Amino acid sequence: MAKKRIQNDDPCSVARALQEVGDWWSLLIVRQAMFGSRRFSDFQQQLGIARNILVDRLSRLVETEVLKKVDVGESGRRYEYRLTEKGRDLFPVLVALRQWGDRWNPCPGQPPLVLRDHRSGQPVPRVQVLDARGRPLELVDVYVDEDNSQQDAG
Amino acid sequence: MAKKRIQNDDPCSVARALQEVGDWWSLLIVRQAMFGSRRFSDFQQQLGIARNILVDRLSRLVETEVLKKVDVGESGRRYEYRLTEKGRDLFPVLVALRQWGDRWNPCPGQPPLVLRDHRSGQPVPRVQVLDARGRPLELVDVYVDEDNSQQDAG
DNA sequence: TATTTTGGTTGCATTTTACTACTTATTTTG
DNA sequence: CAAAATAAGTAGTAAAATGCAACCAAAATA
Repeated sequence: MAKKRIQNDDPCSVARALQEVGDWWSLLIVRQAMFGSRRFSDFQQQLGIARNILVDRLSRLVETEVLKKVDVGESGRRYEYRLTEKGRDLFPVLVALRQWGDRWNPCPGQPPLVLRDHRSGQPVPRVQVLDARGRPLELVDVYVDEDNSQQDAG
Repeated sequence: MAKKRIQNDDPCSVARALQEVGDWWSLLIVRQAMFGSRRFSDFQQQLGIARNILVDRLSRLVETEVLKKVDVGESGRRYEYRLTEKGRDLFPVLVALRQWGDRWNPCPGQPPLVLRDHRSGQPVPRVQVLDARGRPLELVDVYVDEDNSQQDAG
């Protein structure tokens, strides 16, 4: 019995998130979609993924509404897979992951692909967890509020 | 031939990051470690993961220096798996993932576990990608600088 | 000393993944 | 318009990952 995908009722949202995009390929597909890929064959060639696996991943991403399958082409049979808002909302996750990869596993040969913003042309700074006033938070600064009651600022 | 873990030279740092933590269990183990789990049996019970798989994942996370295996206990055979700096640095990734899960896959029954910071007691705001001046960036605002030359701000 | 806990290991059944070849419908080209 | 090429899958098979349960030895505990 491989993979426990079944537990969609895990109380932890990290687990539920990983259920949808927690396998090796899904986030790479989303990344590729963010880079502009839309067609089945684009994904297939750029990722070097097996076709049957790609079919499975794409349809699962469509099911979970990370992507939507759009029928382009005059009489059916040309499709595009486009990011939904839910899919685009993975942007901070992927940027954070990219930065982590760049920091801790730089590619031996070449310099990392730098993400820049169009307005300023400057590199995108590291994604941080900030508090309500914009101050950086580390792991030790936070806790999980189990009972989740409303609280005033201290 | 399952899983293409082999390509550690993928030029994309997202792919390299996913090689280390891109499977279903690894990020959950890191999450659990962030919640305070340290012992083999803690992880095993809390995650409900098979023991042989846990052995494999833990040793791989140790290899990639996301965790370190510390010998506690007087004469060997009591161990703790603790986050390294590299592991703790996954904090933004996990927070972003958690928030994504909360937003798009709220758990039907109960309210989400809220992350708060010790100082203010307030919920941790959503993780965002910001530009150098602290303005939020969306997916459409950024591009990948392939040739990666130095540039002035525009 | 006897028992329990910890941190595994081993064997086997099931599920995923990968690779390759094949298929059908739709464009594109000649 | 016919032929070739492309797009988007299917299908079959082999290899690998996963899950489960049973087993094991060292250390801690009673």
